[in-house]
Amino acid sequence: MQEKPTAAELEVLAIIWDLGEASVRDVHEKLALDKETGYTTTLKIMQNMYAKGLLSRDEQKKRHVYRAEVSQKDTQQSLVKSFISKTFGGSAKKLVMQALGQSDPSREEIEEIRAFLDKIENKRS
Amino acid sequence: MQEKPTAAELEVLAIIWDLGEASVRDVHEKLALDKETGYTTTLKIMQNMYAKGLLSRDEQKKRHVYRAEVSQKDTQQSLVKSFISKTFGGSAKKLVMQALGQSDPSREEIEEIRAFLDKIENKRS
DNA sequence: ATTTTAATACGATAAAAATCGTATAAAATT
DNA sequence: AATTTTATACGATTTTTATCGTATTAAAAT
Repeated sequence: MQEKPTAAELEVLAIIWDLGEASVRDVHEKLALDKETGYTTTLKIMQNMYAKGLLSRDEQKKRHVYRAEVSQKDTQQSLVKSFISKTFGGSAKKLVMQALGQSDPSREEIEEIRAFLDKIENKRS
Repeated sequence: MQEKPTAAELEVLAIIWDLGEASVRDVHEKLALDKETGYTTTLKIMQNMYAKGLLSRDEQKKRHVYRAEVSQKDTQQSLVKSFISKTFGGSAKKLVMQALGQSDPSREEIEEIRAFLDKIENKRS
């Protein structure tokens, strides 16, 4: 099974999922918008991720190009699962209600969620 | 603002929220049901939590009695907020749908969530 | 009173995660 | 061709978190 990304690794993944592929420089520039951090720190994190198999890379050029080896969907799924278990004693419903209660969703979003609930319910019967 | 609990600290909090108050021994025995760990490790974690203000304690007796200084609600709220931001780019809706999609909620749970959505929507108008 | 048991205190160590300095190499510029 | 710029490699260090051994102290049992 795939290694669980750390917080710093998840930031990198988010950027690469967005860009599709990226050099260390690309990722570092995005990161640096949000926080003070050194280039070699980003490099090291991405090298670690490569070693773990979270990223692959093309070494043809000097400037290596990285891609995600784990999908956003799968990663979110595994993170949500562990989060529900650690923070809500395993109850997805509690997480959902807490998230809805604190996030002030728009009418449109509420509609989408209702539709999604319908879909789940129908799929079962 | 309150310090964010680590993973190990959250396990301790979960037990204390459940029991209301607890000695190190109490907590350790519960923890030991789930994993191999030494008593002094649990002790140290709880001492750290006391130092951080996550727990208070009554030192009257030799066996100190600890209580949570942070509520489950507030803690969950802050953890959910940061989780949404780190894992779902800030979209609560995405988290909610991912959680619902992967957790196979019962008909009753779906009903509860629908009711909750109604409540949110009405409160606004 | 003495011994045994059950606590906490303290501090060292280990493990995991994050940061970054320096060396080196390739590529681009002059 | 020499210089400057832009990369990665490597390894050291720092920081955070987790683990636990030993000393000490208080309470309970004998």
